[in-house]
Amino acid sequence: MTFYTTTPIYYVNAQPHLGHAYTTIAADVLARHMRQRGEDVFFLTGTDEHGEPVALAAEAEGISPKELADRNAARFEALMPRIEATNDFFIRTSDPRHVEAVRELMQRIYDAGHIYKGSYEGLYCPRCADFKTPSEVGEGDTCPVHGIELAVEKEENWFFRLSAFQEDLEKLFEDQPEFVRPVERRNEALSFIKGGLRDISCSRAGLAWGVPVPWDEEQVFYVWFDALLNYFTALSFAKPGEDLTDKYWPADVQLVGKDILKFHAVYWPAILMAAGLPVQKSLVVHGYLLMDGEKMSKSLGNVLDPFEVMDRFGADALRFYLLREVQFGADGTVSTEGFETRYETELANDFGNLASRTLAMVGRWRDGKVAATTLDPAVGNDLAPLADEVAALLDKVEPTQALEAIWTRIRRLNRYVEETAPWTLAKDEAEAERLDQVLATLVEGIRVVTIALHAFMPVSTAKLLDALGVEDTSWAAASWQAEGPGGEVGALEPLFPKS
RNA sequence: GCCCCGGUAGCUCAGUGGUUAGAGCGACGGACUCAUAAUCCGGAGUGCGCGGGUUCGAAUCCCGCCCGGGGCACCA
Repeated sequence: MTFYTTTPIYYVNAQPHLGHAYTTIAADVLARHMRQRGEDVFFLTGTDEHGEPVALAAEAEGISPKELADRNAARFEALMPRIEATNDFFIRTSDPRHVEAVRELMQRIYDAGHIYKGSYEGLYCPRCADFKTPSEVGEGDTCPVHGIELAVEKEENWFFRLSAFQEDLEKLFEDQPEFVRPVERRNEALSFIKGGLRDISCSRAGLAWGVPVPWDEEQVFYVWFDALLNYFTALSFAKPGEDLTDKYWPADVQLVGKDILKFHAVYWPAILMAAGLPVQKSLVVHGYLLMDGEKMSKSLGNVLDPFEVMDRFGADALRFYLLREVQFGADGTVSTEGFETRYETELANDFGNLASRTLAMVGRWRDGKVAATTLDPAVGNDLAPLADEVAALLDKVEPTQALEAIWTRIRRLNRYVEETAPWTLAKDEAEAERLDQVLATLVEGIRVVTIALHAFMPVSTAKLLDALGVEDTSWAAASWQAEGPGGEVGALEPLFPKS
């Protein structure tokens, strides 16, 4: 089976921040997990580079839009290895291959009769060379960028017949109740559709930084059309010499933040329908990361800096924290205090220390050898369902619940240590076999939770698995007693050191 | 104004008809010593926003209200 997942492509007019890391990390966890399960995975991310804001920013700096895009795209591309993202390709919409593919697809939609010439009327800024939406316009009908007064202008441009897809979209949402998740976002998109769809303009005149309309080279496509199509076009050129489109399209899970719901839940499926292509299988919408209950913003100075966190604690800790702390799909609060608490209590104390104490005991009393003995069913009963539970939760894109399921088991293992008190068993020769069993059970328990955690925290789990002498990180190996009993474990530095 | 989601222990949240409503964090008391002064146990702490209703029985269903957040189109 194949599994294709995407993040939004990030607009190059901004610096990479926590929000970008968040979506990408979630997608990466899915991608890594599905690879563990043996799926043929394709994971796409990239940058959105066309449009007026980039053109304006470049102009302000006295460089070309392409130069600006090159510089800023590099920052996003550099983010990926930093957060341990294993994207299979990084698409840039300024890529000529993408541009060409967009032209072909839009031509197809045009030929099918879904695009017509119309006129757009609105407040126009001649300096921006673009229309302003009511929400963008400043006081007294002024341009928020240039501060000049705006006049109502008409522009001839091309319109996409969105209204023609009203019924098909409603049917899509009815036939596939889980097309958009979580349910409140589905409702929101559906009510938007049911409210009556109007056609939208899909081209802009007077803007050069974009994909030229093939049948009207004076115009470029509205940047959202160009951007949305990336999920499809990338497949045609991501792998040199091979077109992956048929293999991976339609995408299985497209992840987006709630701010771009409408584009992905309404426009994008309609565009695909217009092009005669299958619609993506699902759209999963996450919320905002808030700090002090407010949306993060640099001006408020309340940003949890992902780079600072990673410098001090590593990418794994950031990945864990974001997915653990905030119920995926809902808005949630993040903070440096919250991070430190999770890091110390859950990563260092619960998980890291469980590994340390277990390996130390095996080292001290058994010279690192794990006996090939029967495991304790008391723990086995609790750990055995874990792999299926986690897989089912990640199928539903519920990483927060998956982590909770794993942590319940980590706590179980710590409790088991107290219940059995291996240090007491170690003092009594008659309890030698029991001690073997307890230690072997603990090692197996740790192996199972660590493989389950591998997609979330690839770096630290790899260290631990190495110390455990475990090589197979496939999902099949995440089952209780998937591997034969016995083995040898090595030493381990604290996985999550406390400062 | 209309629509959607939420309002459960000090904090963050789980729980969507049925035993004395749960978890984690925090706080208090205790146990233990293998471990990154980690871990484990215990009691305490709420009767589930408010008011009605349905039901043998509701946090869980229905109605109304209050509070918070979001959406109601061409901002990426």
